[in-house]
Amino acid sequence: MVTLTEENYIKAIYHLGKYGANNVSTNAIAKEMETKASSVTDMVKKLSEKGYADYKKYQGVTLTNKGKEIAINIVRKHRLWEVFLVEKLNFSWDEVHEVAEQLEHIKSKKLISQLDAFLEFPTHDPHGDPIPDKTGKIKKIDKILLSETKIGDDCICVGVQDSSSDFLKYLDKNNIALGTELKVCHREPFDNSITIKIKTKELIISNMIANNLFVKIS
Amino acid sequence: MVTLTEENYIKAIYHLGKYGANNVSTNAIAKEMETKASSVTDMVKKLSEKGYADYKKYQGVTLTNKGKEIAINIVRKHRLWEVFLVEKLNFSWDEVHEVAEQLEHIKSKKLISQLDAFLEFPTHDPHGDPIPDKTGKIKKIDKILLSETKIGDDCICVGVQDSSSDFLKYLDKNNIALGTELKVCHREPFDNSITIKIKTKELIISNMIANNLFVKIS
DNA sequence: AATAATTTTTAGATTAGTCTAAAAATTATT
DNA sequence: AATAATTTTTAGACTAATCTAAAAATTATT
Repeated sequence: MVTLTEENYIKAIYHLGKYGANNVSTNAIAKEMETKASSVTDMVKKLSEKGYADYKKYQGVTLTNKGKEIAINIVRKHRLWEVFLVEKLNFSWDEVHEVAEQLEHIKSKKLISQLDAFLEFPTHDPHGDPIPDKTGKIKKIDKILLSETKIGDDCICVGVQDSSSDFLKYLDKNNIALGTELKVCHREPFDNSITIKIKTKELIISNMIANNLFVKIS
Repeated sequence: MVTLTEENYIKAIYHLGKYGANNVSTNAIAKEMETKASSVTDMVKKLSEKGYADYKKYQGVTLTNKGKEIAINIVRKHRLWEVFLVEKLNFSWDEVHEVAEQLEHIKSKKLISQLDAFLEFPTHDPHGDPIPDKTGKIKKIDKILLSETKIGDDCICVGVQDSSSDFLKYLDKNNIALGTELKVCHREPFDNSITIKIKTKELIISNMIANNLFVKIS
């Protein structure tokens, strides 16, 4: 049996380990989970004993295949619930996270497979992140950051890097959603702000925004 | 903050206290929750300190209004989720309970009010039990046990007393569901079994079954 | 009313998860 | 390479919830 707390640690290690193939550090986990390093040490020892992680003192942790499987399943559940909340219960994309954090821990194979079918097997969540299928396979799309585009590129908005409420509300306010088409018109050398055109309307986007918005060149 | 465990105790006290206005005994709670009496004593002390229950040593407990409010809210969530599982995710009525036991603890006002709307404000769950509204009001219907009917009564099936999987599967097998119309034809004095007619088909029902099926005289 | 049976509570221990403060190891800097 | 700074671990304590075993109170039975 995996406890709720263990699940949360496994999820944190998974997310922190996704980029950079190195081991995940104790402090990084502590920061992510808003807890103390000493608590993390205790827990990673336990995860290691239970076979969910590989851990050597002072060397950080990685997930075993068993641990990865659990992590991916939690991610799958989280993202499916987010789709449900937005598509069926009219949540906006900045409201779904904390509820999905709770729902992701519900244990029932049938629940998730039926939910998946009910939602017609979605491949991406409301923030554009891919939903792992029942076997754990994750479809990658070749997205880049808006900040990495070239002048003249025609793009389609496919995801966000940061999904904080403030950022998502900014996008809503400026009528940027997943699927929105935009053209990169100009990059200001001084501050790297970008002028984009959505339909006929021009909009200036700060570098910070452009660094958190994923697009696909179309 | 009410912990998950506290919520489960509050729910148990609520259900045990519903019939019989007396205080709920320590042992009754222990049995219901499959735990030890000593654990119950500790917890009811805590619930009492927190203002959710009234408790005097050796005298059992009752819920305060604050406790009752929490209990009713859990019941509301449990039953709404049951409707969701059956109506939207194609669960059968004997499969919903354990999943709903988990879902009932999810904390989000918006989630429940939106779910309620999505389900079009159902008044009863898949077992015929009433769903409290957002203010906690519970609509009672004048149901009686099938065992209490008179010969010749025309009834409509409106609920079950026991919702164990075995019982619900028995009903499925015999094509008895909520809304099924039936006529009471004969009562056997020896074992109190009852002959009922559904449409044109006669069926003999044991006293034990009749004691667990609620009907409304139509 | 006294004794027996049952129920309930108390006392003390245990487990999961957390914390603080100090010690140990690693990494960075001179 | 030695010292300083940082990171990580250990040791020991705390809380929530549970348990066993024994004591206390209540209820039932003679």
